[in-house]
Amino acid sequence: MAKKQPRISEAEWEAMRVVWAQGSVTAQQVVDALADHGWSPRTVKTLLNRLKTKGALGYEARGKAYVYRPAVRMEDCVRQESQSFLDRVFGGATAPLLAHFVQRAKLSKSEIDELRKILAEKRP
Amino acid sequence: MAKKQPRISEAEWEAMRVVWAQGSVTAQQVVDALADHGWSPRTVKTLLNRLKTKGALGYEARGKAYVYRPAVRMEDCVRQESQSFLDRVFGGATAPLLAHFVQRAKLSKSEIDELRKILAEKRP
DNA sequence: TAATCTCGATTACGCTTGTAATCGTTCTTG
DNA sequence: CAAGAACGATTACAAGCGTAATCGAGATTA
Repeated sequence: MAKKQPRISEAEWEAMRVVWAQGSVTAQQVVDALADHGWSPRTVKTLLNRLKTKGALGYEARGKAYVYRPAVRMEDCVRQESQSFLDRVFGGATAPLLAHFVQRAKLSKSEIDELRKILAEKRP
Repeated sequence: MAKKQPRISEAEWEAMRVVWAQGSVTAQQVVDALADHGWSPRTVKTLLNRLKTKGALGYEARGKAYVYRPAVRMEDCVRQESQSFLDRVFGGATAPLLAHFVQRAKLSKSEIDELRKILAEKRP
């Protein structure tokens, strides 16, 4: 069973996405990956520390530094956040949500085709 | 140009959705509409008050009570929240977001048809 | 008229978040 | 060895949030 996901804040998501993408990283690597965010390295360390405390990140010492790795699955967090967003902003109605994003998105031909295929196989 | 939207919190969204749905409401009506949320009427009043202070709600006195009405457009708020969600959870990539929701959603036949139609007209 | 009820306004309070700075310790380097 | 660099841990601190309770003023009712 899916254990309860810790609550990941907006800024923390940025850090988590780096860790999920890389699998296992030092704080420095996360700092580098987020260099364009204008955050102080201190700030990034704080985020990592909080995520560790929340149980969203595991870690092991390597020398004086830590190597962090995800302790929660991205898929689970995405699902949880998506559900929350769906309920909050669209009152739980998926169809309007989809219409909203499809209309606003800039999609490539292959993405459109891919979605058509998914929809074609979709059963009520 | 769209003026800057106030930031609407999770709990506040519930109240806003009531006001958007009804157009113009008393606090009591909002309390009633949210009766199933297990919130104290005090709590709902606080939310309305904060929304008023934030400029998300307008109001006029009717007798001793207020009649509230939206001061921001739902569409604008939805767009803003959607963008934020898209960036945060899907790194800005709409296609995976759509795939996620299409796969998880329970959609009626007519909803599926509607989406097919939107997609059919979608140009890259 | 006095007590009560009801509104919105104000205040409360602990937790989370964004955004760091400081501390203590260890590693490096002069 | 002494001074500085680099880590994570701890502390800071104001805003925002969830969740109400209290206050003061007017309306109602006994």
